[in-house]
Amino acid sequence: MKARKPVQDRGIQTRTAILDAAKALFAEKGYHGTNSKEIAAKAGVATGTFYSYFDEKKPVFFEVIRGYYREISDAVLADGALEIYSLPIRTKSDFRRLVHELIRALYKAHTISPELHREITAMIYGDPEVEQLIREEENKTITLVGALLAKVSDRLAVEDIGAAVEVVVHSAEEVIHRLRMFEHDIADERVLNELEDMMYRYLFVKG
Amino acid sequence: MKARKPVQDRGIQTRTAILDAAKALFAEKGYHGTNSKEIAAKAGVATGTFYSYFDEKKPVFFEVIRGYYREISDAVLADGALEIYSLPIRTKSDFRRLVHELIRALYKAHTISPELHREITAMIYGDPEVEQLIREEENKTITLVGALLAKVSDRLAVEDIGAAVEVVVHSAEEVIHRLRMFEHDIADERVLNELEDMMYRYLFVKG
Amino acid sequence: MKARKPVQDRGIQTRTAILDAAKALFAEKGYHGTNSKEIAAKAGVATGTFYSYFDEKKPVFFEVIRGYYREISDAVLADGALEIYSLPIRTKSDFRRLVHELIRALYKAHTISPELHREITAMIYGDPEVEQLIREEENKTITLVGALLAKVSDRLAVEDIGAAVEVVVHSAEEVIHRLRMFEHDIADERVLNELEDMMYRYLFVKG
Amino acid sequence: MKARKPVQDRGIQTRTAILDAAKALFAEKGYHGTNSKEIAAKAGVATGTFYSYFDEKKPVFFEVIRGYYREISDAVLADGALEIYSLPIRTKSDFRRLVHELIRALYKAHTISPELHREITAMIYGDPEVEQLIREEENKTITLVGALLAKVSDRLAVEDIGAAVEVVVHSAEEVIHRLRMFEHDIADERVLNELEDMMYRYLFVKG
DNA sequence: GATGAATGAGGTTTCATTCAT
DNA sequence: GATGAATGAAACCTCATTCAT
Repeated sequence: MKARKPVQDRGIQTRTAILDAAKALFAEKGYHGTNSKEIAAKAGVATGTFYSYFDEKKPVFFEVIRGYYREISDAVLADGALEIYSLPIRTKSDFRRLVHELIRALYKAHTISPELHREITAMIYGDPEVEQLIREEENKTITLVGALLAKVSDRLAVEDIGAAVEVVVHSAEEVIHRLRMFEHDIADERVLNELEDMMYRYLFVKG
Repeated sequence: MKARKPVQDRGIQTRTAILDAAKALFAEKGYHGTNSKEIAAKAGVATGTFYSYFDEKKPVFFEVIRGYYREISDAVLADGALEIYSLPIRTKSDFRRLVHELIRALYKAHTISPELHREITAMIYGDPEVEQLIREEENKTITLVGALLAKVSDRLAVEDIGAAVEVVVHSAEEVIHRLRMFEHDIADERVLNELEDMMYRYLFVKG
Repeated sequence: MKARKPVQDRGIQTRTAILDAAKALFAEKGYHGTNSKEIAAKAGVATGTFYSYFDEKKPVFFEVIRGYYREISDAVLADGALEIYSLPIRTKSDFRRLVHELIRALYKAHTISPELHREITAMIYGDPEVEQLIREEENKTITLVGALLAKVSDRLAVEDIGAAVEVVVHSAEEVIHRLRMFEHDIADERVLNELEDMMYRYLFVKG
Repeated sequence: MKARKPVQDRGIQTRTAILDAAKALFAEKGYHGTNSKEIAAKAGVATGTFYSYFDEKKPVFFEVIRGYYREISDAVLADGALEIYSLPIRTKSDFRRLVHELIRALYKAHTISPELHREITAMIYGDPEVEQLIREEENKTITLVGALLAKVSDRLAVEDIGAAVEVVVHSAEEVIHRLRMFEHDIADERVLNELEDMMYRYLFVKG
């Protein structure tokens, strides 16, 4: 049976309920640790209902992934980054602020669900479709940051902007994710400061 | 029945065969995608034999993890890093070389099995024991790099060495891992160069 | 996944079918000789269905035990014992009749399934929960017989009624169970007569 | 490979060690709960050695059963019963003493291993060979007690001695076994006294 | 003869998915 | 459309027994 596309309000609510339940369970117990019956139960619907909204478990995960990246992206942009992006950047301290704000925004955005984040990145392999999907989402970030750097390219200390974006984005993502995800002795603030220093010097200080 | 500790030669060989098979399969198909029967088959033994050497699938994974980190560590050290570590570092170009060599050594070490690496890091969650184990292994790296930086602390541009080590290690690991792991348009060399620049400027160029 | 509590009619029927099948198989081949797949097959359901109604094999056995004792108890009571219990007992031959009727009722009740009976008593050990459950059911009998004897305590030849009940109940149970259970040369009637004599003299004839 | 019949001392010791280990484990964990590897381990030999002394697990159990009945029988006879059996029995109190001594001897004998006893009786079904073996051993008791009663037949209150023996032996066995086997509130002594009363009145007091 | 490693059939259990109501 | 019961393939694991050394 093909998955239903709900048009009525009730149907849309059910679909959302399933996605929310799935999101929570994936975050808590992982994709493999969660089964469709549980998702249905948590969503307050029958197993069969689950399958009338989704063909399989996987597409549910896809949607959750998409939703997650949308949330992160919205959060970063909403959090002043967009504003910065549109303001003129001239002075040295403007650059510093740019880096600072972006890192803080990303850090803030990662409150959303570090558990889900790890589950998503963990699943990047194992299924080519999942990889494809995640790469696409990541590329949006890469493109965004690339555009941002392009805007200030005359002041950049780096030459290979394409490669630089990769380095910068994945480094920042990883360091911040780990702060959110794990217990650690060093205060987050200290690590964020160092990360900021690293980014700033790399991008704007000629060595 | 408790896992067997082989005493005869044959037993030791079998145990190794099982671990090798498991390692290959985990790398290829992931932990969840691999089952004990397959491992046994690939190792050329019966299912029961698998279970007389290991209580469950998990401890096999543990051993594989340990072995992997040992390999990586051996490779990095063997690959000149150790040598650098023991040589005097004075001039600007010495620092540059230090960073360069370490990054290249790490890159080289990641040939070993990027697939296994991702599977290991993916499994860092879901099982507290796995997390514990991996954290321990990671800490060895952190400590090593920390010691290295301490040696040149008077020339370091960073102040908070503890936080800096975290930032540096995880950034480098992540960027390199991605190079090994994914298809991408940008040549590895370009990314490695940028990574090197970033590290160098951060650590040794006051901004 | 937790055992299902059926709500629909169909589910209740399935549950009953599983219990019936299990009961028959436990009686025929013993608890250890019966496996879940067989139970499911005999009940006409898939293996998975079995496990959606019961978490394990053991709880099925529990239910079968409970059902068995209920049947026995119902049979004994229905079979005139209850009536006797409520009638006045005065003369010597009343006492004789009391003993006679109870023993015959018990004998009759043991038609139900001597095989299951032995399997149940055999399983009294090995699992504390099973023991607990069986002891509880046995105590109901002890209590019932104790009450019966208490009613005629002034005519009883025994003094320690508490101990007497234990002796009487377990002796009768065992002798009758063996009649039902095993091939033997001596006719059941002869053994029952002797059992009756033993009980009667013990309880009502001062020696 | 056919089971070995050891002739040398060492072989006999090994065989005994295996049987002792098996006996202890069967008593502790039941026949089904014990596996050959464990038996071998507890006996301090290799698995293979176990199988060079016994073809299968079952014959080990057979031997254990035989040994157990021999022990019980020896204990009862050694414990004065034999003496009574050979002494003249005339007076009322002689009969009383006869019953008393036999019951106490049986009670004493059941110290040996109530756990093994239950495991043996539990296994009476499930395997025809086991049943056969146990019945034979039980019949020895029946015959012995039958002979005893025959000796005093002129003073017996029962007429059907054959049936009486069955009733008496199984009742006593069961009641005593339960005393040994289970926790209970009533003191053993009280139950034994009642059992004695029951037996005495039944056998020697005309009602 | 003893050792302990190896076997593999068979049991238990799980869960994504389908289907009858 | 919704429900929850049913499916069965496939995973996990055990252990009586055989076999190579």
